[in-house]
Amino acid sequence: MTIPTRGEPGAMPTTPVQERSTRQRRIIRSVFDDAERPLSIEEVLDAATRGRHTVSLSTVYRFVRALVEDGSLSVFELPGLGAFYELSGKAHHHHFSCLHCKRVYELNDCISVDKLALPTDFQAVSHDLTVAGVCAACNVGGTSRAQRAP
Amino acid sequence: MTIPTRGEPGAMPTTPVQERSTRQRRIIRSVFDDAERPLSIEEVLDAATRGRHTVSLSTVYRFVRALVEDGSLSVFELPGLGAFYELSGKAHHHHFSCLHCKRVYELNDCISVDKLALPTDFQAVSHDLTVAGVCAACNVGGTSRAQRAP
DNA sequence: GTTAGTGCAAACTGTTTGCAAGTAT
DNA sequence: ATACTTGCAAACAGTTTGCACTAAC
Repeated sequence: MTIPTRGEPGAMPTTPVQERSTRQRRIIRSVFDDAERPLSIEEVLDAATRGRHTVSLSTVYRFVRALVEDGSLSVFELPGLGAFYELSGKAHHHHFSCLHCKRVYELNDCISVDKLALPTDFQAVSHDLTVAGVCAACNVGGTSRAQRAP
Repeated sequence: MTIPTRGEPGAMPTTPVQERSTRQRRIIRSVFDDAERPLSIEEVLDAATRGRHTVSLSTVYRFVRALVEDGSLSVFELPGLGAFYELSGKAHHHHFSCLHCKRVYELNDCISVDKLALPTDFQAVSHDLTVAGVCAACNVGGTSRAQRAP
């Protein structure tokens, strides 16, 4: 007899792994569903624990990692700012990082990097572009006008 | 009386800071002079301690940081690979990161990012582009031919 | 009732720092 | 002789993990 398992076909009959729906997981998922920009772990934790909810830091780390591993989320890292997470499945895009509030935004345009001259024998697999600057919120009314705190 | 100091003009008379030439510093400087690509702290340490020399990790961190602060070196960070350092003063360029050996190379071309559509009210200050792939050394003779270890 | 998920604290990794001993000037 | 540098070990920040307890199913 063959019991279907997720993972490799023909694997030994095992109890199928079941993913449970807990309060914490529902919250974390909804944080990403509601987010309109990539989030750092800190931002996820902040959003998740807004209200009277309580979610531990390790749970955020663990579940976000699980979501990355199952493909629901994509990660990228920014210099000095650590990792950011966003829902997968979007068109290829790049990011804008605000030097003032440290928030990160999506850029819809993908520059064509194919044009970049690569040394012979170098094989490009992917490219990553980040523009840094001042975001709309922080840019209001001049150069030194502080908006929402980071 | 006014004793010239480095730093802000008109500063209080202080003993001018003198930078000493030690064996360790000479070695670290020469590592960068000889390097033909950006180096991580580990790579600097490895190169510096090749031969019978001895340089401690903290000295590498400390002196490399000093060189960055005085402008001799530039830093940039790559996702998952940490910080890389290279001599300053080169034309604007980007980097290529080998997925196999983890080494980083300079790319001479600078893509024009001016063309990238930025949302109104976003001010671009700088941009950073990294291409990832397989470098010439690791690309020799096919896809899975291992070259020098990372 | 089982077993996956959570929270806490301890472990880890990469980097920085305090301080006593070493060394360039 | 002076005070900048070094090396070691302890301190740190960010992330991961072991384990007993809690809660889905």
